[in-house]
Amino acid sequence: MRDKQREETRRRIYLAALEIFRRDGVAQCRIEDIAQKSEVSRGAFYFHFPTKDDVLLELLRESQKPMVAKLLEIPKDAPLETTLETLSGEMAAFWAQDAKLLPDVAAVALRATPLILDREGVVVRDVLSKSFVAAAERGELSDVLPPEVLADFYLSNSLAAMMAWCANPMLPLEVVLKGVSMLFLKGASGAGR
Amino acid sequence: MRDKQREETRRRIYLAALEIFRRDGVAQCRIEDIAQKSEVSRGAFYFHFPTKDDVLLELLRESQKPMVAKLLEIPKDAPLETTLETLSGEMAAFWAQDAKLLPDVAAVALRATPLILDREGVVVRDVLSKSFVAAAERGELSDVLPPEVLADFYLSNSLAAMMAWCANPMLPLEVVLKGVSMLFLKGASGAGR
DNA sequence: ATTATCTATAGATCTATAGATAATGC
DNA sequence: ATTATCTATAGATCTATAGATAATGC
Repeated sequence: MRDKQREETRRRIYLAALEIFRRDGVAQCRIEDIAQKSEVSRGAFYFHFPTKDDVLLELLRESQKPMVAKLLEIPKDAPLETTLETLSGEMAAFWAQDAKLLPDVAAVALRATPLILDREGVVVRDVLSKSFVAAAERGELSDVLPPEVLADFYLSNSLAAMMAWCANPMLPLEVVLKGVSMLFLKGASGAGR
Repeated sequence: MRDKQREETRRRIYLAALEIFRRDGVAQCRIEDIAQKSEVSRGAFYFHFPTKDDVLLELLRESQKPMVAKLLEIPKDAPLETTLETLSGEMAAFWAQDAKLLPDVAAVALRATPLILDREGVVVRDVLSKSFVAAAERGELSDVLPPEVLADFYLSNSLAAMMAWCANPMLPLEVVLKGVSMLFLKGASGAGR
């Protein structure tokens, strides 16, 4: 009962915060406006989210749900290319809709220590890491770097590419992400250098 | 005379800010401490630097001076690999010394619209872009993307890799950056896919 | 006289925390 | 009775700006 109430309030604050972030920008907006929109005191905001970045981390976690779902549908023995194509497509579909928040979320994601934190449930980084390990065992990847490290590089590259796209969106986001994936795959593919 | 005085004050504030940033962290530190250390009022800080990020952008510009100098020494017709090796070496030499500030500077750099802004003088992005164009003309690069875009991707990747390194510095920074460069070069090299 | 540089400070916003309320555990 | 959730608010810090000072331009 108390848990339910807490989660309800937390969710209300979360959604209100995203609206205000989109309207005023993350750095510029006032906590007071978020509190007012979600009908709680400023203190309640800080109770649920110590900083604005914690709201962005929650969005980062939410964004991964559809990606993880799609990734888990892929057969274990599919080539890595399939995995990266799928992930790029989902990532582009999600973030092209919410480009205003992308730079802030990507910046937070790049700084979060295990790249992407998990509050609960599975996270893209973990699923992708397994795909990379499997691909390495099949000889699809160069062995100059461990597959888990390559997976992290791939995610970092994608985030950096999305930030660059925000500043200068000449092509559709999906095209950019798939392009980056293909460059990466070619660079990291079997029989190292 | 007035110009000289202004630059002197600006420089004093800049150096004091970096010291305080390193001591307390960029987000956590107080402007008051920077002002006190540089013996000016808080207002003077804001006169020279509208935000803390502007100090970081100045550091970003400073960091590029030795890199640009080295890059300009390279013969125009040297293979792109030479250029990337040199840049990685210089970048690693600079940032391995100042790892505490790296995540904040990299985050600012990734968000700065033309990736890296110039207040005056030449900037790594411009020099590198020219090297990529020359390499493309020699057929060293894939033509799936314009060479200027590839140059930006390369820089973004390097920044992202440096941020990842900060979180988990298992290898020397130079090794990581050169590894990323080699992966990139292999992925982006001639006769595209 | 005008303008750039800097100080001083009012008002806005945030951070930290004491206390109220209501659910939970015993 | 204890604890989690939330409110109210004091004190800290920041942002915006009016004004002081001294260099510059005419």
